[in-house]
Amino acid sequence: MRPTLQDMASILNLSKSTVSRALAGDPRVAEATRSRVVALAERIGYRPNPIAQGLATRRTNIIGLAVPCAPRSLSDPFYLEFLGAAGDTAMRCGYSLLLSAADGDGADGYHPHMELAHSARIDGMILTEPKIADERIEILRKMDLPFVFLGMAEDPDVSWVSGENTGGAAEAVAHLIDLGHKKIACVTGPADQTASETRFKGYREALAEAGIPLDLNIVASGDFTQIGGYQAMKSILRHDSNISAVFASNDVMAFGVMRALREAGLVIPDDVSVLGFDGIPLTQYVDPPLATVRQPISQLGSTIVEVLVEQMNGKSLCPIHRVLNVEYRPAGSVAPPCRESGEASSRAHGGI
Amino acid sequence: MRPTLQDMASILNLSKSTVSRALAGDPRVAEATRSRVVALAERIGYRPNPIAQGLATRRTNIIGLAVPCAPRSLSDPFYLEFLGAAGDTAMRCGYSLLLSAADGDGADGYHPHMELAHSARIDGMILTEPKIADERIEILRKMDLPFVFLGMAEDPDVSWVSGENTGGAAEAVAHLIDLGHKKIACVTGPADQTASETRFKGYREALAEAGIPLDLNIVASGDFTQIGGYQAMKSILRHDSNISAVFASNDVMAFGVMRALREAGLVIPDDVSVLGFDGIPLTQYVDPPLATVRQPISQLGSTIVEVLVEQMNGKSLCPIHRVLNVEYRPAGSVAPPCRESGEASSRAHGGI
DNA sequence: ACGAATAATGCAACCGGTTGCACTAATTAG
DNA sequence: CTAATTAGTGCAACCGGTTGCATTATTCGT
Repeated sequence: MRPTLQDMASILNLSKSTVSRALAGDPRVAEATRSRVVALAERIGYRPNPIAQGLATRRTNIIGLAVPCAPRSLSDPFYLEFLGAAGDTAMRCGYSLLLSAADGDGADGYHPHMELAHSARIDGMILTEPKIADERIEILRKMDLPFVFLGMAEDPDVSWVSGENTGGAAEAVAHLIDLGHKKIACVTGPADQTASETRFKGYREALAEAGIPLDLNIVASGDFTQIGGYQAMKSILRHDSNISAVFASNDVMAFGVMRALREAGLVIPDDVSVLGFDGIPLTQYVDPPLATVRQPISQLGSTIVEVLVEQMNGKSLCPIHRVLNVEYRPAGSVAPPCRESGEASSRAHGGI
Repeated sequence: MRPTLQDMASILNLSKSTVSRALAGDPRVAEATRSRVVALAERIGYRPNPIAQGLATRRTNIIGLAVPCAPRSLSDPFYLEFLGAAGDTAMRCGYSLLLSAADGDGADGYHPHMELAHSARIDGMILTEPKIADERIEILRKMDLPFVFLGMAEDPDVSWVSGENTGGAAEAVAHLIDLGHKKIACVTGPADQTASETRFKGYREALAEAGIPLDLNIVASGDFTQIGGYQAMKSILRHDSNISAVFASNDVMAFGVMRALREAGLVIPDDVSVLGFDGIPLTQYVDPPLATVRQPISQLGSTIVEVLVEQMNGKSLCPIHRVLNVEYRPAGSVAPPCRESGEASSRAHGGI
């Protein structure tokens, strides 16, 4: 049986309280006593039971992490890297990550992640994929559990950490325009997520800046998965195959886009340039390497934990918003439009 | 304040014990009483405090998950998918996943994951990347915490779940041989991991079967990361660029291998065929698509949780070993050797 | 030298559940 | 009709810590 505080107390002829205080570094216990306690703890390998501590202090030192729901789920490398960094930082701050992986996207009013929130097992929560009008906010607020979103939330009173979506997207799309592209398709994320909206906004701004009218025929929405990107691209090609570039709202969808283009007989970047968003490591390994807007993924993970910890400790009353810089990274998947748009080659494969 | 058991008891003029039993479905409480209790719980939104339950029952309904340590960390999509499935199944079994992300690989005798194990916060543990002589086994056994490895462990008394590494690798490499390849390089994982060993064994078996002698000059070990695969391939090419195929022990390293080959001016699969292992989704999206041995990743995740749950409940005394079938999946990255091995093209770039 | 301030420790009540055992009332057997 | 069951509930002791307050032993000021 693992030793308890009481065991220690008995051995040392002290009371539980004194032992507890000695271990906690309470200045009221004599230095001599403390060292005896610490020495014994060391010797018999005493470690406080976090469950008991949790019950007494009402703090668990656990952070809940709501991972994205299906279909995106955890299949996006972006989240792995994010999760790794978050876990690392959490540990450094003395917390562990408890994850809530669950099906159901709350469309039915039932939010699986809220189960975790209600459990009284966590001190705070990290949420991903904020929706435009996210019902979870109200629920969380009611039980005053500190929480932080990964991605911008509309409600000004909630804390969040996000990459510079709009600016990053605008910069990248502007680069396409500078190269001479005029007909740039866009594969967005689900309409109800703020990340989709903000990146799409960057796309629109860049077009507007250049005086190019927005053409909704070459805009389609995916679900941030490869399949989703693939299907969205297919659908765009069905309407109008005369495009010279595509901006996908995340890298994973861009991979799907590349596949769809190839199946249509188009060569990247000769016929069509492709641009992603996120900067996951694999963008450098596909052929051609995918131009993308690199988010500081690990830093997003660390920062979000730090912000949450701040909220939990400081009882910081005001919400914290942190925007991290992103960096446009050109690569082989982007090139100037060669022929007068893809007309020729698209016609060559028109029979498909 | 959230309602407690005592609150419920006071309202209903019952004792805590009766309320507790009613909620737990103890047959000793009268049906009428039970429904009153349940109705009230429903009405005021009572939910038992899992921390208190944990203290009383010594069960937390939490499974610890030791994610791979740096450098591999969580950057491998394989783990994301695995994690998603494990989390899902855990939830279905009434458990949550607590993850231990930590640096340090135990080389210094300090195993970060064991911190979690010692914490008394978890009922069981899932471990990844078993080492050939894994010190963690002894530690875990001492505190008799149920645990299961993802990947074969040598000790016959520990439970594990794994894909059919040796057979899968052998089948895939045999396919290369059937196509006419004779000089097949191998990029293995870290030497101290069983997964590396078992896959490498499959490679050796296939060679032996075909009467091809093992040439250690074209074998190098990586660390299961892209960079690692890239460097390993570089180093092989420095020794001997006259190979016609490469087997990488996982897909992520295979991506690094592909990059190294390209930088050496070699075309895949014309000059060199490349073969991976794991079957992560991205293999289908790179160009050319990567031939690989598909592991049932999600199923590995579910199965490992199920096995662990079994161990935790049934107190199943005997260890459980489960091997899941893998499936060789040919793809564009593999083709018959065209020219008499890559001699020509390698010479063309000999100056590098 | 004596009362007051200070230092060190102990007592006991929590935190919110679970559970063995005792207890009362109602039912059944003989 | 009484004794033995059985059904339904309550008491109180846990689980292993934390913490406000009381208590005792020291040291200090004057």
